[in-house]
Amino acid sequence: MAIPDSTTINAWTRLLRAHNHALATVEAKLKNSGMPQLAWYDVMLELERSGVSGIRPYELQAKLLLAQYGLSRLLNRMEKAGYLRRDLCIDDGRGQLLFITGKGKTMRKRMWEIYGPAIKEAVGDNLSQLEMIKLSEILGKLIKEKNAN
Amino acid sequence: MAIPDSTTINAWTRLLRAHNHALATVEAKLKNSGMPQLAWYDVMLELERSGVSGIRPYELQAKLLLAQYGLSRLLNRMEKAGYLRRDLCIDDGRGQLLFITGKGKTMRKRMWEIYGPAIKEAVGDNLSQLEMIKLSEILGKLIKEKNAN
DNA sequence: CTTATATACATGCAAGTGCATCTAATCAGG
DNA sequence: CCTGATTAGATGCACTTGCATGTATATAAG
Repeated sequence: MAIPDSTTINAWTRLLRAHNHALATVEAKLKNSGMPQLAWYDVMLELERSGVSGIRPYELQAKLLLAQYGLSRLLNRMEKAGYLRRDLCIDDGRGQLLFITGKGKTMRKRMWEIYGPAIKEAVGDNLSQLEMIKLSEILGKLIKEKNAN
Repeated sequence: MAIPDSTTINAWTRLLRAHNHALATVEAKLKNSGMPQLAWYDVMLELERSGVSGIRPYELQAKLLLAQYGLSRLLNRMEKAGYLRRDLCIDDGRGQLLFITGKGKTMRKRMWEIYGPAIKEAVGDNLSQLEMIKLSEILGKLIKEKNAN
């Protein structure tokens, strides 16, 4: 039944803890600034990237590894908040196209002003360039799904 | 405002993705086996470690980095499931002492039979010993709170 | 001893999430 | 075309979580 050795267990627990700690810190800073969660940022970033051609929810779902129903409702909230616009999809009557609004762009920028420094504090300030490169390299091997990203 | 450089951003996104991917895989395996979530495992492990002397919820909370109200209700569910026992605390009338039950011990073992191999698959099988050691070392620098753990 | 403050844990309520299922549109065969 | 299978997205329901606050005990200060 292939039990992991202590080196593996150690790497695993460190991964959980480091992630928890870093993420909690970053999310807390956003919240303290009265801003939405990271998931909202991720969505808005993808929407901005897809620009005028828009993006379909199912594509977003794949990119962000979200549950279908979770995304559906996240989009509801974000639309209600005025950060995105849902349009009918010409090609596919079942689908829709998503676009970021001006308000959404503004919010994403405001979030980045908090998010960026928070990342730096949580990661960049604690590691050397070499360490970060090594870290990225190793973590990359844990990501099975080969994303261009 | 100290924006992070691309190396930092890269390390950050890899950390999020690797963690997401690995954790989702592991949790999915537990769920497919009809078992509780990882949080339950963590609690039961701590309860086992604290043995006959028991452990206070607030200590558990600190160890596992859980929200106070979250833990309170998690303990409710676990107690209802028969995995732990709550006893009055002699020293402190506000508090309580937690103990794992036989049923809890059995479940923790059963979970480990899934959890262990899942960790190995998610981490151990993808990295060399040296990489895991390096990973642990680097991630350790991201964990501010100095736990003995 | 009394009063103020802090700590341990619980809980009402609103919001978010997971699961299963639904509707509607597309696609694949005939 | 028509029919069955598949895919995009929404949603009812039960459960979980977050926030604020509540209750009770402990600790500190006078």
